[in-house]
Amino acid sequence: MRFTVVQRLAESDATVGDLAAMFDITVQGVSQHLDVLEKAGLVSRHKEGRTRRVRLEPTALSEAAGWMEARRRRLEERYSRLDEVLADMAQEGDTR
Amino acid sequence: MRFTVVQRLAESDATVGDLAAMFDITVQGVSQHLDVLEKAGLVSRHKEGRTRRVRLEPTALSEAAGWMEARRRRLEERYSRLDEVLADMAQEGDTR
DNA sequence: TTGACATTCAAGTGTTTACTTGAATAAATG
DNA sequence: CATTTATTCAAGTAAACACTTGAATGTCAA
Repeated sequence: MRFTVVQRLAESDATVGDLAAMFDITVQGVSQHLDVLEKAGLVSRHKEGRTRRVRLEPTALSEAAGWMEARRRRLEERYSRLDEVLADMAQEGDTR
Repeated sequence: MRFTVVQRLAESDATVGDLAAMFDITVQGVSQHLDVLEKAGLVSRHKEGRTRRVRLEPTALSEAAGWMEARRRRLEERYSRLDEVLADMAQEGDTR
């Protein structure tokens, strides 16, 4: 659910009411989800007349993506080396 | 918790027992977490003698990072345009 | 000011989650 | 073969979560 809200906000900003209608839950429910997303720094709420514009924060997304990307690279490197070692071991096993 | 397991696996592979000791929960608990991570395609388990090597799957991480990165770029672009528009509006407001 | 609308605050509820203990399975080791 | 070690399967429980309804707050518009 929370993830789906993020997906939707990635399309464009929305109001609490928009999100509630879209996901077919009460506005109170949406507001509660936004509380935790906001605490996590993923979204921000801006008063705008009597509605509130909910926006996804690019920086938070950026940090998460960065973390994952860095780890992915390390893993790929590591496993490509591991594969070499295993290949060597297999060969030794064959010839002995 | 699940995220922390992923973090730990990003360091190096581990056995179920390793993880249990490290996080101070029962091996059963770890095994259950691994069930869901495996279903989600984030880790894989390989029988190795009587232990099992748990490995983080680079490809899954890669996909998630890719999704985030793409969205982040779109958001930044969008908001930089929005900022320009708002700056223009502010100027008009001043001079009028 | 009054009414309508958008949102949040507060409190309650059923479902899901993150564990636990106890028993079963499967491989190494004496 | 019997024992030990690593893990999974099964079932139970307390805490967290994703909602809900009802009431309060704040803003626009007649």
